Amino acid sequence: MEGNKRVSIIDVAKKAGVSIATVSRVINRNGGYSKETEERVRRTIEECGFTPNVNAIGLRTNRSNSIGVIVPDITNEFFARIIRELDAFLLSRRYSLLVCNSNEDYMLENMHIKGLAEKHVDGIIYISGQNEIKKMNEIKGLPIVYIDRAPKNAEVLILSDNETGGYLAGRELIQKGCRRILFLRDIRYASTVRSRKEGFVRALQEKGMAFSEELEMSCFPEYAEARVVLERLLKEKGCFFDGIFATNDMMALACVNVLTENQIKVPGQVKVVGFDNISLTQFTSPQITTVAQDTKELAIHAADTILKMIEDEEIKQKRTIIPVRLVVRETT
Amino acid sequence: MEGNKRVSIIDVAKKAGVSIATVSRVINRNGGYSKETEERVRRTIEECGFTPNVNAIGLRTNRSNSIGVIVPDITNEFFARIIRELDAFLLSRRYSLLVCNSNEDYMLENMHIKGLAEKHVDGIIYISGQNEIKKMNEIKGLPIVYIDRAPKNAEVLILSDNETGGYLAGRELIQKGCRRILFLRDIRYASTVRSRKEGFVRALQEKGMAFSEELEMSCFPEYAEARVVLERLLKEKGCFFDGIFATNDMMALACVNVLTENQIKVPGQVKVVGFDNISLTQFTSPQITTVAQDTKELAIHAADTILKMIEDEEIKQKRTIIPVRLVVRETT
DNA sequence: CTGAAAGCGCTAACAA
DNA sequence: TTGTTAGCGCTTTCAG
Repeated sequence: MEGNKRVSIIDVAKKAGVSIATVSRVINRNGGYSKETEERVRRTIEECGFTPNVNAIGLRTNRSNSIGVIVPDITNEFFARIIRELDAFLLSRRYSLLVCNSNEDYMLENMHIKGLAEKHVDGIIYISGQNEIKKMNEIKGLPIVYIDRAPKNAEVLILSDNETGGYLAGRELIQKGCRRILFLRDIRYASTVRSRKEGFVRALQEKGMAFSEELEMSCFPEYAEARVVLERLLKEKGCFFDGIFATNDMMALACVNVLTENQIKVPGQVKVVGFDNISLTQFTSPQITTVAQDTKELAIHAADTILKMIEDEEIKQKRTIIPVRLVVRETT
Repeated sequence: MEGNKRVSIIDVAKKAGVSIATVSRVINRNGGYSKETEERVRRTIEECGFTPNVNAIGLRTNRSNSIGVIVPDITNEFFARIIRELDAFLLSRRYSLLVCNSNEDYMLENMHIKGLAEKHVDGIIYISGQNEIKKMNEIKGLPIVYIDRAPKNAEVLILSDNETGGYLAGRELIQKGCRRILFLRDIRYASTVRSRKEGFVRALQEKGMAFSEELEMSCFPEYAEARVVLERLLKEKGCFFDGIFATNDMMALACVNVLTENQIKVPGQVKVVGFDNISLTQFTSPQITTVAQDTKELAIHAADTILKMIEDEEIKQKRTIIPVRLVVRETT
């Protein structure tokens, strides 16, 4: 804690023998200075170890060079990957990330939004969350980009091609010989899940197969819940199906494990496809066939879009769909 | 974008018919105002939807109410859990988190540190990273708390009781009948891993068992790498051991899978213990016995400590050790 | 108990 | 090409 005082633009100006305006100009590359002056100022900045005070800049310009990210659960690998990519991309643009974990909790989310507004973030990237966003006073006029889930009143949206994902999953199962495919979905039935079902049904119809209600099951999208559902189904009705499409990988894994424990061979008797391609799917045996969402692309598009909105560029593409791909492994 | 201008303390003061100083006082609960004045000001603040401008506050007070967190890989559940807890705890103290993913990359890490310094964070929580931190100019005087790994020149440190963790793992294996236990460790041999080994060896010695070099293997701590190492070992020397202690869960899982694929029964012939208690360990079959680190405690201590340092309180406990516990599941 | 006013570090309009 | 200067919104002395 010695010589605590930070060096300011004034110190630099004095030391370089110019005015603070000039220093400011070269920092911001605004032009209007000679080559020599620039050289001298830059050297001085270097020597003093000067770094601009973002609070002062923010106060003046109403900008903070930071972006808020709200995510339901950072512990979920899918979301964590998006954050990692956002972080990498935005660092290169000299932005930083204020990360907020909403825990899917409405109150927490609102507190975080307030906090972000107070912190004067330049924009918010909303990774999933509620199905309807209440536009709070605090964030009126603040650029917001939604990823993944699509709240009703969202304006700018980046999502995976869930419909095609469902289709690919269905087609894979059918091609590998399945005729009665169970559809195990997130009980909350968000727009993403609905799209996956649509694609899945399309694949069925393409082969003249009908989708029947009794083949659809739902549960809270977690390992333990999915286990319970499948165990009960097996006990009550036996193994009357030969394929399962689960709307996420944790549920798919639960199915594989329950099946195996019940001496039902995977993929011999029943084939399974998941969704998300979390790394876990490679570490199980058998490894799980799944639909991969392109988290990197999702993140980069979101970051790019929010930056454009911050610069007041017009966003012509309000809704971007990122392609998915099928990753065939050992459960099909 | 209508009526864009944010309401400031001046607006509130005018509307409440007091001076800005008074408004400031009640906001900060600094005392020196009557009950009535306070009441009136509070109501006005409410009515206007006033939120203080943190940039202005930061400029005045040299505080930002934000804390930087540097983490090697947010995609790793162990780190993600810590961030989640930090976020929850710090939100309640009106701090926000600037999250930086270092990717274990030296250059990236330094860029992030610079960014954090410019952003005027009030402190930095350093979750692991290099083994030696170069104190950069930018962060002199900035409170830093290290979690998990212990760089040489770290002053304040929060870590898990890795020694006991290793001991518990060893004892569990021995109690369940193991006599030749393989020690599979992270090849980088950080201080955490060294402690785990020490505890493990202590458990051995307690039972009069010796630790022999040929029982120690190392690799980059990932699923695929661990697989390769164990597969080769099995091919070259056969299954000459009856237990494995792996220094993280991914390696433990790799062992279980390789063993199973080679018709070696787990836990029948070989028992396995991992480290970290990531959620994956419950989703495999057999479920993996492991040593749980208390991420919540780790996070809360770190947050609490950094807050104290920010308040210039003296930190008497420079080095805090958080207890671990053994979670017995199906591989032992 | 309350108010006036200085000033934190910076940008941008205006002058020169 | 460069300098001067008025604030941005807030906290905090100092006076009253």
